[in-house]
Amino acid sequence: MQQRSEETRSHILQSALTLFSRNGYDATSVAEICQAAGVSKGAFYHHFSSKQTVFQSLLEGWLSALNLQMEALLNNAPDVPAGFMRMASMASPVFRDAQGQFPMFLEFWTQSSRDPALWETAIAPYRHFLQLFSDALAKGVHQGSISPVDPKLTAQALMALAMGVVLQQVLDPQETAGDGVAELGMRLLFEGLRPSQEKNK
Amino acid sequence: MQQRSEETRSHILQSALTLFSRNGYDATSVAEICQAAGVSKGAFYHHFSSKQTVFQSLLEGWLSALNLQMEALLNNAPDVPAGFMRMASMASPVFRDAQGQFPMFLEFWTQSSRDPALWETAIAPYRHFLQLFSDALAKGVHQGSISPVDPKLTAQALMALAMGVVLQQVLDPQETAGDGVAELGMRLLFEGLRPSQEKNK
DNA sequence: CAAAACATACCGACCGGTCGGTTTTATTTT
DNA sequence: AAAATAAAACCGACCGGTCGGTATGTTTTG
Repeated sequence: MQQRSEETRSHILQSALTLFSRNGYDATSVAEICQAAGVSKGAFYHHFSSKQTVFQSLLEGWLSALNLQMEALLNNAPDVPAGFMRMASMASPVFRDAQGQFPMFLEFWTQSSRDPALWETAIAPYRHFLQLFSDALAKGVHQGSISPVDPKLTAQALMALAMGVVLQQVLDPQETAGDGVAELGMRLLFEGLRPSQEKNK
Repeated sequence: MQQRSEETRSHILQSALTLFSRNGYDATSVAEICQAAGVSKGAFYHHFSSKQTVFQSLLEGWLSALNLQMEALLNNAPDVPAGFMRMASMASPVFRDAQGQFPMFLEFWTQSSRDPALWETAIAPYRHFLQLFSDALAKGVHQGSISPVDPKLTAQALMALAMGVVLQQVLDPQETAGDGVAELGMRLLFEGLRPSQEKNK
């Protein structure tokens, strides 16, 4: 039965997530993780080759889950702008969900910008999202629900808004009306992207 | 003559900035900073009470400089939207300037979200910026150059866009056309904020 | 019984910060 | 102007403690 093994592994992951989120990557020791998981150091290094590997696993899980949600959201919407607006209104539950773990992923990004190995795992999903956005925008332009803009550049602007909202939520949660900002920003952006019907300048 | 003292202090600050930017806060030891600055540990702790204090000084300098620029930019523009657009077009030189030190400030934000002392120094300027934006927007609404929106919320959206652009620049500099994104985002946002003249729905 | 899973003790490196002492600079006294 | 003194600046060895990772042994599982 390898069930026990999997449980151990997931306990480690779970504890690491909690501690990384609360105290940060560097400030969290392997020993702490083990203690919180009720597991010995031997078990830890049996399942993961290093502390960084745990970090990486956590990130991959998070990103792939997020990716699934996004893709579904964009594909099931009646039109492209509506799809993005739904994404924005998802911000609120996502924030509630992810609560304190954003600082951790911020930290991850920071580290990624310096460690090539980490960068690979971080940049791929990022570019994937960008592509996703870009494709959706291109589709919107094609369908006429969006004015003819450069999809790639516009996707970057959208992405910037999204990441900025996350950053705000991390930095100043109490002052920031997380969902409101996301929705307003999206609405404004798509107002600007609305195809001009009466006056086209 | 306290000139020598000031030189030492500035050497420490300079070296710390370089090393923090390149390797991160935690990965940079006080000994390294001292070596790079050509200064002993004693001198270091004569000028700064802790490693964190150095970090804090660096941040304060950066933020106050940024603040001055922003305020000037907003106040000297012909109208409010133009002011923000100028801010956006400043993105490019700012990025060139700040080169590799964004990761460091990202890290700073991350740490701030956990350490109350750091948080204080980080949150005050942030909220100040927010207020700056909010005031400018309110002025724009009053002058009629901006449609009647909630200035505070809109300021947050603007800020989110700005921070997001920075984040992108940190994460994926080569793929990101930094200035282009900032300008496009701003333009779209203000397109959405344009007072509707012919059709007010 | 073999292999996987797990436990424990331990190592070497490192790090932030301290401390006692020395040198440089500024001020006062002679 | 020179000597004396005080104070600021600086040095670098060192300490207590931590941490990631390993080596080796024990238990569990198939």
